[in-house]
Amino acid sequence: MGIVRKTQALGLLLNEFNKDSNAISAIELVKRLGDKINKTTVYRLLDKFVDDGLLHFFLDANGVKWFAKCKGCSKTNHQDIHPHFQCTECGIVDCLEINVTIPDIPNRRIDNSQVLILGQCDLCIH
Amino acid sequence: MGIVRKTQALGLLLNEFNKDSNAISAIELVKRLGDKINKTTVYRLLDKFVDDGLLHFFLDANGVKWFAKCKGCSKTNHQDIHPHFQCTECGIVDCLEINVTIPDIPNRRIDNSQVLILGQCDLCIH
DNA sequence: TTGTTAATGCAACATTGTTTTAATAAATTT
DNA sequence: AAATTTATTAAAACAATGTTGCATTAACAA
Repeated sequence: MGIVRKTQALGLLLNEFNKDSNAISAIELVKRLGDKINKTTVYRLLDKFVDDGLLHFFLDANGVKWFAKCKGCSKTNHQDIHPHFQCTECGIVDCLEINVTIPDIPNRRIDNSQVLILGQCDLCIH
Repeated sequence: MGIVRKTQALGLLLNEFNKDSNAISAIELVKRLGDKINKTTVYRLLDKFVDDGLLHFFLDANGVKWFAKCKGCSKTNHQDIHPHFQCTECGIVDCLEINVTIPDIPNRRIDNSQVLILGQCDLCIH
């Protein structure tokens, strides 16, 4: 179920996504907000934001869960399929506005695909 | 460090990959071999096989670690970059022999990419 | 056959969450 | 504005998936 009441915790959590346009990991959010919001609440709010189409999530190469703002998603239509990028030097993770084409595969039905690209971001290239 | 001694546990674990051509999750291997090999040993052997270029691993959409046999990898040259497929109905996971092209991204250096495709396998399509 | 040391098993620990339940605080009604 | 309803929260306990430290065992070379 999605968000019903505008609570203080909700405001604090959303604020993190407003001041930072990159993806943020659940772990990082629990760390940042740990003294103000219980971790259980952080995880539950994140799930609700995903339900509401405000955020989407994905896993990085270490199985860590990251969240980022959706663009043009809603509660019923949750499709922002795009690759995600992680800088192996500084660790930042973000959404890429590019399209990666997945070819058809004989005898299989493709429902979804997840692309994670690893490399160095603009600030870390030398 | 890779494999040095041919132990009993090693034989048992390798056998699982010989009788099953699909990927196998670490969790599944620990379950299957739990009464014969300690889980610590299972994990350690898997790491060694990866070091030796015998197996490669990847994470599925739930962050679960899967292992599969490499084709033509060695200790020094560990490149089998291919997409992996997971059937959302029966759960099987395997390696796809197709090529997914990742376009260049301005101002970033791409080192590696991981593609996970979700759908239904040949046996589960109806 | 023996000595060396890689490999193993066990227990304890670590990380990243999830579940349960009682208390709190938004929102609504009176 | 106070009372009521119930969504939300916090806290503690639990769960899944690994990892670490260390004493013991077993490959295998001499």
